[in-house]
Amino acid sequence: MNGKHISKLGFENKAIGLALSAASLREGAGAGREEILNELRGVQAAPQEYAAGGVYAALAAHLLEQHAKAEAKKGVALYEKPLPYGVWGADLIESGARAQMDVAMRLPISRAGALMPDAHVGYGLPIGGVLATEGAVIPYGVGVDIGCSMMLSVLPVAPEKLATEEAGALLLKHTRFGAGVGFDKREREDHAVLHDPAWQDQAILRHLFDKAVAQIGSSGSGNHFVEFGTLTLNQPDEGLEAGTYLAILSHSGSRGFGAQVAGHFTGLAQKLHPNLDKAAQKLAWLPLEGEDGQAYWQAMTLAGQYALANHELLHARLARALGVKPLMQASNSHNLAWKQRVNGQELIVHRKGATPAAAGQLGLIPGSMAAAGYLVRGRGHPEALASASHGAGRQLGRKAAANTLNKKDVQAYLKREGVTLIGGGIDEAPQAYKRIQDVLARQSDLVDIVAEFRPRVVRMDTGSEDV
DNA sequence: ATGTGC
Repeated sequence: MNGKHISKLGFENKAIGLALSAASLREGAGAGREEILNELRGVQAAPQEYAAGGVYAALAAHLLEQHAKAEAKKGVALYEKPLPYGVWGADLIESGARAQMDVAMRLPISRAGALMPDAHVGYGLPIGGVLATEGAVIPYGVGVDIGCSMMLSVLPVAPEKLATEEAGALLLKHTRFGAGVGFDKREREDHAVLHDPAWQDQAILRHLFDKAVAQIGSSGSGNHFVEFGTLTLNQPDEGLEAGTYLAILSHSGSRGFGAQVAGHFTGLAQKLHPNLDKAAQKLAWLPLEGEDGQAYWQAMTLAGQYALANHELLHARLARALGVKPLMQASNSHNLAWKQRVNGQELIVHRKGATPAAAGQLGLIPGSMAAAGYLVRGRGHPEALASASHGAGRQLGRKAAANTLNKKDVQAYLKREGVTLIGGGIDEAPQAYKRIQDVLARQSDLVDIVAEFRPRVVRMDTGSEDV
């Protein structure tokens, strides 16, 4: 008896090994080759009858597990019609983003959803999409930049006390931008998140730890920014008197660490669902109670904390350089999944470019590099799953922006708005974004405005082409 | 979004 005889029966890989072990036991008991092959055919035809015990139990259990997996793979059909979901600012949202949300609402795991007024097309779930699922998490429902987030520090400094040149110098000295970029060894700072025991729990986390250490406190590329500006409160709130303050606003994520976590787990999810409708391929999910789902949840949570730690170190550096302590700070993640009760049921709420906006919860909604951003307070709208937009949202894709806008127009726009820009590619031009006032007007039932932030000195990554 | 794949 050898593997050839057995693979001829249609067994594969691990099943061949298990069948050979069983066969040798049967040979030892005096059974002949044909007799054993017949028995194996029997196990193959009805493994459930052999799983309880005996020489073929391990093989039968393995075959049953394989069958179950195969059934799961075959059984993934999308609902014919999307579940209904709320759309805020439908007049501002391109059809492609609606189409992506429609697909998401046809997944068998989907239970509720909403689309925010800054929505635009993304990988899988649209940016500005909120999706509640049952018992499963979608890595691309969170996005590539796990834990991408905002932070505001309000400083005990009058805005005019910081000269534009000094603000620019501080940003150049204390921030790091660009893909792959981190801090030099002697400049690195420690943070409690780097001592989380979770780093030791998974091979991928152990592997990415050094990169996380090198990049903590940094800001990345694309639409990420750090800026000094003027925060205006029209009335006292959050322990601040009405008035104007120098403030720091930043947008950053979990850098290479989070990106690699996202790539790894969406790969596992897509492998688990090879027959998923093509339109939904990038929405492949992991059962939350499975080993991979649990591992993703742990890694995602860590990446979310790591992203906030990036902001904390950055703001601490700048405040220290100015010799002040912030009067007030606020932060929020806008690419993450949360366990949340929806209509009395605990679901997994994915926000991909959407600000958590539970009643009373503070959030930060930036405009473009040259437009105001807002400190807001959530209103806990149930049909929005307690969410709001995460910014103004693009009206031009990166390529379209690069093709239709030119440097002179962008420079004139910045000058008119009194904004000094360090770095920044043409694809991040203010004209590439929707008007933040329009976006806010479409979600006045989702958030209240607490304060307005006007950017003055902005640093972004250099991008492919400087403005 | 990330230093990388079509």
